[in-house]
Amino acid sequence: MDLLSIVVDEVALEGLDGITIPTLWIRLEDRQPGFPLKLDDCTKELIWKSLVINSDLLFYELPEERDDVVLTDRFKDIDAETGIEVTDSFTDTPKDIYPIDVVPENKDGIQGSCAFFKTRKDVTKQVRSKSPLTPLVSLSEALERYGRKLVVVASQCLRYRALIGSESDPDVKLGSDSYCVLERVGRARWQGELQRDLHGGSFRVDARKFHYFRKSLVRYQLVTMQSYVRRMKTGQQQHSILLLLKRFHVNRRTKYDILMEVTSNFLQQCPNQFSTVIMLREQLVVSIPLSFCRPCLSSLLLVVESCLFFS
DNA sequence: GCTCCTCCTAGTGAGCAGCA
DNA sequence: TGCTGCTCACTAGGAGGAGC
Repeated sequence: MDLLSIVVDEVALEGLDGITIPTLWIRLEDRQPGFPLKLDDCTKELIWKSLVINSDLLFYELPEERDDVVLTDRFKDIDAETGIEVTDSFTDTPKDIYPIDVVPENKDGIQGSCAFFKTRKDVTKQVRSKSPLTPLVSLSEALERYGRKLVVVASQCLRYRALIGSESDPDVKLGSDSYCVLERVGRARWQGELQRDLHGGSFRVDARKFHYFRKSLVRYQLVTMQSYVRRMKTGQQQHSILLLLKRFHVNRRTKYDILMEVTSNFLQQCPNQFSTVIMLREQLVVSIPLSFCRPCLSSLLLVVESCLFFS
């Protein structure tokens, strides 16, 4: 992906809400793999010019300034031995600068979530001349005039393509709610979104209803799912599903993978790979960290017992 | 300290209603 | 009649308390 395509990709991934210029710099600095240029004033001006002359991008002025995006790394607090997130940092959830407000179906085929869809003002004509496409304001002038009210929004086609990837069928039709889920997952990039956070937080819908929203995304293989366990401040474990765009999918070991690995390693060391359930239970209790709960071990033993029985 | 039971949360398959 | 949108009943897993 070339330099300017990377910038457009970041704009498109931010969804129908669009991206403010300061947030764009944050996204580019955090991009994986890294943005190839140092983001100095010269580079920023170059990027601004490329955005302005791109006819697939539009510029809007929001009725109020939007805070910068705050990036978090949900995987930094994952216990490597258990695969469980062991932080309490998520109890102080940062303010959601992209509240869910699903845009209803419309004749223009615009899909996504945008709280200011009807109230934001199209200022593209103030930013660039129509023919030829040239900037009417420099980056510093734009920031001075609009500040954090200015957002860049990619066309529906660009946004959809950024979400579904190059190999998926662009003719796939998603419902408004399902599209917003996909948009939200895409905005999370490599971090992904927890299903529990989406239905309980952003979307405020019943888990059963959210399952229906997700159904079409799974059917068309637009998202991947991984088991995810988080230990809350209270010590309670919260099980959920981590949703990622296919392009951002990374294989991570779940706690069940780790349990099975320990079991497998133990059986490999036994004569004829055979062990009694009692011995296996004793071994697991010794090998597995305390942060695993007993019922979890019991579940695993049930699986192993079944395997031994049927073999 | 262990087991059993109950309650709660999260997720899913089946089936129903409405509509083209 | 088949598809879509939605709800309901159910399962799974974990926490916590009671009883031994």
